[in-house]
Amino acid sequence: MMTFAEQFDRFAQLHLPAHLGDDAILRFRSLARPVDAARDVALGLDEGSDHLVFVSSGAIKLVAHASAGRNQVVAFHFPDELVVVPARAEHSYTLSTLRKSDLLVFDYASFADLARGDPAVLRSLLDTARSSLSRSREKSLTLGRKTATERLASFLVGMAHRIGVEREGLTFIDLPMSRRDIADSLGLTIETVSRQFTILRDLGIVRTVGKSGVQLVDLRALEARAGYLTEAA
Amino acid sequence: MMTFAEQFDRFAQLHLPAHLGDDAILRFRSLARPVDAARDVALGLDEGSDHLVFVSSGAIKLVAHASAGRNQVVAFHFPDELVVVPARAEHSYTLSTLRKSDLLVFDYASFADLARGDPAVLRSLLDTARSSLSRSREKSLTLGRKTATERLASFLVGMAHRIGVEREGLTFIDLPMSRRDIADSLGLTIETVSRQFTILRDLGIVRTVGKSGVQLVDLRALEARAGYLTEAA
DNA sequence: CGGCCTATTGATTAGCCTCAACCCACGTGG
DNA sequence: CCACGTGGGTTGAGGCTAATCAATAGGCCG
Repeated sequence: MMTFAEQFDRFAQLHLPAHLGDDAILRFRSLARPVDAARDVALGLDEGSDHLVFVSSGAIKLVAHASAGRNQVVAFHFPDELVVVPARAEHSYTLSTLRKSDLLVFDYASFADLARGDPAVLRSLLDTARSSLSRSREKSLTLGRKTATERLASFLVGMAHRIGVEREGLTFIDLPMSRRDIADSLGLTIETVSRQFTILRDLGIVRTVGKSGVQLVDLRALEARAGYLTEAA
Repeated sequence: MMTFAEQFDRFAQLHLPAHLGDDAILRFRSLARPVDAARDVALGLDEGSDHLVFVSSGAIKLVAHASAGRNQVVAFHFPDELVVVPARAEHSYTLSTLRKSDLLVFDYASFADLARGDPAVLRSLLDTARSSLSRSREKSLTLGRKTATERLASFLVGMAHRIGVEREGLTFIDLPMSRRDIADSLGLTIETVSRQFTILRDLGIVRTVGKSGVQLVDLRALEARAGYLTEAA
């Protein structure tokens, strides 16, 4: 549990330019609504407008909903990251916590209006949007054209970059999301995800530790199975 | 074939703020590189840096490449739209024309640097990125969780909004892309796309006219088959 | 009118999903 | 301290959707 001051300072340090005056910072600060949510909670955001959410601690998922109860995890986000949460469109979106999290919630329109006074803030927001766009496009390729094994391999490589830690020379990942979340992110079922874990484990490429731990024994082999384009065009 | 002046004026009108001074406009103008490409041409963009591409006329596709020659169409774009084309990352991207097109190509970094002087330009860029992000997230849901029929129905509804024209009270679409492009956009094969067209045709929901024409006879029925979430959460 | 490329249709196969049972880690309470 | 219960995860058998392989039809160009 972080204090609001700690959270906002961290946010300002990462997403607001250093040169910003005290009064400008205070205005942004007044827009921030702190949300301290337990594990596995859906945030009740107003679906009528866009939001910006800063992850101070914990981990979250952004989920899109289709008919018949089908869900697609559109993005996972981790501490220090800023997320653009869209209003309801053809489909509706839900933001949920994967574990106990401290968040700062902004109304997008207000934030953007305030940012109009400083190009650097907009530039930073634009960078956030662009990196989300890149990840989303990568996900399209994964969902549209990759096999189940490739999807899990791509997922693990991505998570290794984002939340992996070095341990005894190997990368270790403590996955905050359940098999269901992984399945909903990769467009598969939990059974298929489980089977792919078994395959990678039997090949000696990864080792699983409990329910959430994954040790990447052979990162090269994992990348080779991720379906990346190897040669230059 | 549009002149450079016509193209840039159109671009400026849509994506640059009205209040911009003449000298600032000239600086943006000096960054624009006109490209007049025939049908089905891959633009040779430097893969080492990001680009912005404005579509003056024609139609284009942004394609992501995986191993084994598998392609995923990540986005289609039409006249008056601005596209963010990323540098090579885990996968490489290609921008290709669907038909004869007039384009303006900008180096992203130069453009963004110049935009630093005017928040309104950045705001406009941010809006562009956000709408691309929204469409990409919708695509993730389609690719991850929808059946073949739902994918084609969603695709047709989307195209109706973007390039459909009213004709005799019905929406008519002249699709600039081939069945292969549609398949690569929906994560299916051309045969499956073709079969889904046959199904929708036999149901009396759409009528096909030649290879590229589609008449939406029953838009409601099409939307009902698109897998949208109907009730509010 | 002829040739070519794209689209459609058909038969079979493969990969993932569905349904079902079992296992295991963890938390609880006797 | 251990028996039990619970929920997530794994494993197995069979079915179904879309892919693959193959052949035909049809629009569009010269």
